[in-house]
Amino acid sequence: MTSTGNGTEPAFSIPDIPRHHHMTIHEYVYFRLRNALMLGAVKPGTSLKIRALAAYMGISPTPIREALRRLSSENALEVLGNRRIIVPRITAGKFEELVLLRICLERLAARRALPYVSDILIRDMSVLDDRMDEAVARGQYDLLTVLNQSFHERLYTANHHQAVMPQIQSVWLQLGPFQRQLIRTVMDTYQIDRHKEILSALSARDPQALQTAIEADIRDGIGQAGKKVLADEGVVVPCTGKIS
Amino acid sequence: MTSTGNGTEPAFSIPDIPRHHHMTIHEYVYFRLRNALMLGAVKPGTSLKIRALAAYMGISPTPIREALRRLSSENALEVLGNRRIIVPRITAGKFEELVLLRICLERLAARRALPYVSDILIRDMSVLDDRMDEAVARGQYDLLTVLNQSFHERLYTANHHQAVMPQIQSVWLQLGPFQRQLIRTVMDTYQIDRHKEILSALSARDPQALQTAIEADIRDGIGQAGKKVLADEGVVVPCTGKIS
DNA sequence: TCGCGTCAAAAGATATATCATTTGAAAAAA
DNA sequence: TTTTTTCAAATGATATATCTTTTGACGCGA
Repeated sequence: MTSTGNGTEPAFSIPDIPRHHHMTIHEYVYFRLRNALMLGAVKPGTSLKIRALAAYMGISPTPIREALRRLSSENALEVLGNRRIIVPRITAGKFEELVLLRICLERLAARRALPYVSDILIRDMSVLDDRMDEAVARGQYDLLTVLNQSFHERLYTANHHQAVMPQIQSVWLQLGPFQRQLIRTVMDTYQIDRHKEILSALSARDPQALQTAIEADIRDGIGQAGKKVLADEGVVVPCTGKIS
Repeated sequence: MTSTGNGTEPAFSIPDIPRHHHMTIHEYVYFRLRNALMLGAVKPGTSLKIRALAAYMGISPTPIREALRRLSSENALEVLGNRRIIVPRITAGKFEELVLLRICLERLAARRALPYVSDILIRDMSVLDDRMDEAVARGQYDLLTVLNQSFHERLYTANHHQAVMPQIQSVWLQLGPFQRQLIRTVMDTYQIDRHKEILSALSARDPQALQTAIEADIRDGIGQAGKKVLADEGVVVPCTGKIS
């Protein structure tokens, strides 16, 4: 029996991830929760209890707390006034801000990466793009999300001096809870074509075209569909409202 | 005697801050360390030992660890491969990236805040600006830094939907270790005039002028002087180099 | 019925104990 | 002398125990 006897099983499931041997438990928990949030596997508003998670994962509360703190610092989780930690609910206004933030940051990252772009890098990105096509064909939504992020990250990290990537990751994380809902809307429409545009701009080493393509990719992707989903779900909670 | 008998007194001093009663110990430690980093009170490369800090502050290691983790997540501290935590050293390349990041983020924040700007807000900012003049006159460097950040933050947070502020704070933190060195160079030259330009643009509700003024403020401030200081100190460590 | 105070359970925060890894110096070997 | 090995101390990581705050149900009185 794995039950600890208190009968408080969590009302959620958090996809497991492979644990590399050099990882500390805290890191494992961090990446596991991060992955779940990024893929939108945990519903906004869900309360994350330290003891419950510890029991759920079969470890002590300490590493759980550290992982939660870390994610809170990245604004991937929200700490309420009563010290409870929840998966953030989002407002339409905040969503728009996050999309603009993505555009702002990723345009910069792309622009600064361009001088470091090599043909090999472009080829790698093409491969990722092809794998995305496969993922679409097979309906592997989560894989598609991961590949899409890899595609972008590969570009931005070409610049080894860059300090933007962590910030971008933070924004991705904050948009994560909507990923799963959005990806279905987006899938068979834009995304892919925009990636072709990005690759063209890279080949041409054209900064302006690159930034335009990045922005279009973001707008057409999560931007457009985001508004739709948010409207559908009536997520227009006032910012200052107390989150029960 | 406050000595714990092991004789390992930390090789640094961390300015104390007032502790509000509703603060948890972990929060207190977090804000205290954050403040120290922001003001450049801890030298880059300094190793932060959990037990040493705990003894230094007279508390248990647990809240220290959490605060360190949190700061690491915000890239305000660096976790080495051997699990040691240090105040990051910076490279000239990374410094430049951070300045560009500041410009990118703060231009966006200012632009998005403008529609929410009221006359009262402008007056508040003017007051802060005046207090900066006083701080300059009295040579209160740290206060000047704090006031300068308040000045900017007051503007950016006028937009209650904004999601940028945490990101900006993170960049400020990463630039923090240089604050103390830079502020002296900057003090009696640009900064103040640029603030007047910002206030003018706000009064005129002119988005373009505002963004230009913000960018100029950043460039003239930490940007210019930054290059100088970094060059003086010969901080041109290769990015991939092992630290310590 | 509707607050309102009481109190025990739940959940977070902190301290302490213990385990695991890393470091660095001393001893052994080349 | 130089390199390698060994091992204890230092330090980080995790588990456990204990303290504090918050929650929510229950009973009481208006």
